[in-house]
Amino acid sequence: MGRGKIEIKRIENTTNRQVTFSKRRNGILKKAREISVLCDAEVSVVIFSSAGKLYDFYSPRTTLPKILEKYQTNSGKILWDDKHKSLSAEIDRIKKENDNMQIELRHLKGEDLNSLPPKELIAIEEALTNGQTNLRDKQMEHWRMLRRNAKIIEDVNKLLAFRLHQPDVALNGRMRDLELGYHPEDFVPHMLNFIVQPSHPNLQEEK
Amino acid sequence: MGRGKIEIKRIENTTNRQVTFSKRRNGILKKAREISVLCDAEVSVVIFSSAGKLYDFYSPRTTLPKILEKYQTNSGKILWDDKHKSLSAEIDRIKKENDNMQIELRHLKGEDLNSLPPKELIAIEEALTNGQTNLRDKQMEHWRMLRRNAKIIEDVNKLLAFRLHQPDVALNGRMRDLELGYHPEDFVPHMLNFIVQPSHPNLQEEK
DNA sequence: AACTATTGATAATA
DNA sequence: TTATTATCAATAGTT
Repeated sequence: MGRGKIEIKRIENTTNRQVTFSKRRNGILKKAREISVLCDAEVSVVIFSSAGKLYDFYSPRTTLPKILEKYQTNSGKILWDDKHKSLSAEIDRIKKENDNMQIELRHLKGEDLNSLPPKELIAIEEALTNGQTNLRDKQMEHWRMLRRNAKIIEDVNKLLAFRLHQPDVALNGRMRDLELGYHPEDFVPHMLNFIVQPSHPNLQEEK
Repeated sequence: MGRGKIEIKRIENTTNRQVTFSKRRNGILKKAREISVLCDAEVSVVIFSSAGKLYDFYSPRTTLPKILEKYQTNSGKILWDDKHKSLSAEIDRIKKENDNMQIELRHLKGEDLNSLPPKELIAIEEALTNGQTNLRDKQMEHWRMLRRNAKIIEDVNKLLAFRLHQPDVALNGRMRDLELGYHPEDFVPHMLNFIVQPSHPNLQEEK
């Protein structure tokens, strides 16, 4: 259908090829639209030019995912499955990990112990004892810190009282001793901040 | 292009519609093949008849998943994403759950306690104490069971010794007292099974 | 991007 | 469905 028939093989002349592509692409898309209207068919056409540019047509109420879905059920072929599969595999893996932790947690809380052999019970007991040991160490540390901060606050207050009469650089040095990273407000809410921030707003950065 | 032009709208006559579908479908698939060869284009055509039958064409080395992939990168649109998205969401959810359990576990084991406020420490301590209480209950139960079984075995042995002289139905009744669901072999490996199984192979079902 | 001679597709028909 | 064929539509080569 043109001035002379052509062989169906790659058009070597680049310009010709591009022109022909443009013409025929429009033709196909038009025909796709026509058959979808005339014959009530569901149609999807996707064309990439050799340069990689995309042209497509979908009949109304059709999307590529829908076509895919339908294609899959119709053809029985499995598509886009690699990613899907790997995701599913990851879910399985994580779920398993999850279950194991769930069990371990319950055991440590003293639940679901009935089915365990005595050997396991002993292991759990050891874990609990270890946990308590570590915890108590940490709590002791907290207490030491608390007492230290209380002491420092006391000193600061004394110095502040004293300061009413004579300014003193010793105050600054003492202030820096406070371990601010330790969140003393848990024990002495806001009181300390109230004292230090107005005169030393950048002290926080030295933690 | 036929004996009279037609309007592009649904063909109401079913037979005509089917015939036209058949002809035009072939036409489109042929043209799809032609443009892919002539112009070195990547083409995918999927057509479902109104009856739901599938017809398709893919240019060589093209598959629907590949077209999809390419379509996605080219159009920026996100496809096949409903399933993918829900899977990803589930992964995120499970991972979060996982992380939380991980943290709880570490805390119960006395690790990573530094950043916790004292209130949390107390909660953990309570959990550990609870766990130990439950565990000790369970272990006590084990011990009671063990001693009971030991006692029963002793009785059985006495009866067996006695049986050499006179058969006795009391043996059966005593045997049923054994709590086999408890896996006594952890304490008295195989010995008990060796005694009971030959003469009462279905005793297991009474647990 | 237009034009147009030709080929190709297909609607009506059998 | 398949085949035929009169027509219309698409397009190859040209401007």
